[in-house]
Amino acid sequence: MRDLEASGELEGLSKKEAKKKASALIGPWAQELAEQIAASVGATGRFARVEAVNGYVNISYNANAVAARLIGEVLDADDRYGLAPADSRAERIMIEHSQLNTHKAAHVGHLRNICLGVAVTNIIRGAGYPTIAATYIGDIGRHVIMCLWCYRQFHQGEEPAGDASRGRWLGEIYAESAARLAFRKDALAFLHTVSKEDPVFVEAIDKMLKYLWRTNTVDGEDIAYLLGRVTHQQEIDVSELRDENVIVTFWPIIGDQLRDEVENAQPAVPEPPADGEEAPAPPSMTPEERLAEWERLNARMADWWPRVPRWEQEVKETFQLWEQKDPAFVTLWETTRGWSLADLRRIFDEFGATFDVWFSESEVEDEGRQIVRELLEQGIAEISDGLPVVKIDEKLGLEQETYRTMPILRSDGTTLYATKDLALTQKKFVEYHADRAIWVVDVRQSLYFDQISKVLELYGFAQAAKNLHLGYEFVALPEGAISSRKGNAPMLEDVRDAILTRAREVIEEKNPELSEATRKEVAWQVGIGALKYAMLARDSNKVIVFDPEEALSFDGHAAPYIQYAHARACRILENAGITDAKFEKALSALDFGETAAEELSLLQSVAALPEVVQRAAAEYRPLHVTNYVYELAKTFNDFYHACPVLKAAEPVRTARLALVAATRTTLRNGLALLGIEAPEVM
RNA sequence: GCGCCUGUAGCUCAGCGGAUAGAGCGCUUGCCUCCGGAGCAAGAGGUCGCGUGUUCGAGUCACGCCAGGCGUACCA
Repeated sequence: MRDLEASGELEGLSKKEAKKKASALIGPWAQELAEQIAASVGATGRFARVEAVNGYVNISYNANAVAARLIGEVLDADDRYGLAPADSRAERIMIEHSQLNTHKAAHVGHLRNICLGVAVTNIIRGAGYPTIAATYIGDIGRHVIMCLWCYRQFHQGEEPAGDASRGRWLGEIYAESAARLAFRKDALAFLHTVSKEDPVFVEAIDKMLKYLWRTNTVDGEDIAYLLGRVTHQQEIDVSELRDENVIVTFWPIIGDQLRDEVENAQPAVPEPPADGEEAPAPPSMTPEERLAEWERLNARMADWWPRVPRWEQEVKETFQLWEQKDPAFVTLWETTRGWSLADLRRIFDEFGATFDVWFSESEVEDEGRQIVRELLEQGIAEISDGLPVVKIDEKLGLEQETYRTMPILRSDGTTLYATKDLALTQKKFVEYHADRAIWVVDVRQSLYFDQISKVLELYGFAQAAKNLHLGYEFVALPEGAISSRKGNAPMLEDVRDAILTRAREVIEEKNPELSEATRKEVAWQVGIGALKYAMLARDSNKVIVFDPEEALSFDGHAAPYIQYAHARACRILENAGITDAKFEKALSALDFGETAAEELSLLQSVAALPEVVQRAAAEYRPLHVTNYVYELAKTFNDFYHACPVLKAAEPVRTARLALVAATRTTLRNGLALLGIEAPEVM
């Protein structure tokens, strides 16, 4: 580069251009040098091939010797190929994932957690670490209390008979309780949105309210307040109203106006924003959607609105029943908990999640309170604004806000998630002797887990410094984020059913001669496999946009592509009437003749699995395995099309068969790490 | 304010400091007398958000911007 500068070749060029020019000038020179090296290395005759390409020297080994050793190793290790010897590492790792709730339905978001947790556990275990797989069931907390309040108040004794459907039914009760309790908030949020986004509405409401005020049907001050809020596009605070139920009177007026807007729809012509003004955000709802949402709320308005405060009170009272361990209530909790647990066991079973330990929130409440007491006694925690907190930054002497302050118990003495997690993590260290605790939990809780770890460090657990929060981003839908308020989250069981149905259709179309039993099994393997792969083939810090359409497609970069390659390999071996044992004596004399590029690529790909497993474990990233297994399938397909196996002449035929057998094993093992099955036919 | 994450082809995403930045979907066109076409081959499609550095070499590392998302004391 300096010589070039001195030569004046680069004069008058920008730095970037100069670099480009320089590399263009250096390129041919580097290639010439590479050719000289290749010639002298090639002359030694120790390598199969030596080439100079773009200034690089590529050296190919003698394939037969390397291939025989590799294939022998794969077939010998069989389902352990790619894995390190069990427990060959010292560090004992506890992985907590699939923290599902009882009394609440699981949705696609939870699926990502299950898939990631299962895969990470397999991979870490496969890399040789002793592991403990744990789940932590949310069997108590506000959601449970809400569900049971709603059950006792509105649905006692209505539960369907039979274990299978009770858990799901309970989930629906929870959803109803959430809708009831959030009713006022939802209605007001809707009104706020409309007043923000619809100037026509604001103007019309202004007139109507003035009319209402003149007719004296409702309190004038409340009218004035509502008017002010709507016209200024501000949120309504119920506590500012003299009569809270004025909203019920007000609601039909809103509907009249929204209906009018739909019926006399004017094509909306957005005004070009004046200079210096920002263009207004497009409305979140069409007039028809607004009306539909109004009607949904209207159907409940007269009944629900006045009762919400009473319900909130009832929920608090229900919480007290739990805190006081009211015998009848505890019995109800145990019974309903059992319904949900039956569901959870089935879900775990279907998605291949097995656990060495089941933790539940209810079992660590008391220990949590104990830790809070000790933290207070030791001066690590203090009472601030009436509740125990740990001012972590202050305790660590940090100038900059980093871990902030963590509340560790509610002011009314009930436990927080943090109360329980402190106890649970201590348990992992003390009772299970974990050297490292990993949480697979969504990324929004990363500060929270840092806080838990730091508090435990302050409390005296040095291991906590090695804790790891394996965060992952959310699953969103094509139309936007999953919102529990909107209730638009596809339920786990519905997603599963949809993909199984689709898998059935595809199998019946592609391979109708399979027996009914096989079709059923393969539909399961392919459908669930596709679902899992979709959850794992994206890096954890990326939002997965779950498009049901796309998830139901089994083409391209997806599990069925890989499974198909595996089925092809199986079929070749089957047609050849070959079993692994038959290769034993052939291996020493493996002869590919003149190895094709596709054979070399495939050998190289097969050889890479052990390294991939180690890397995926070190980085806690199943993505490396998904990428690998896809590449392997692709490389195998290249080989499949370029190199006939059964029709090849000996000794090449045997050599290629051995390579196919090794590939099949490697594909199967790679998929197994992801928790995906490899069907022999599909 | 502070912190974390994201920005690569029309879309969804890969990319272990190294060669001409790769897949899938979608689009165009070929390939079943040949081990299963859930496949293969070819084509079109890129200022790797912007800038400045470090380096023989930067999509990758550092710093600074811009844009979006998330978190930030009694939710889980």
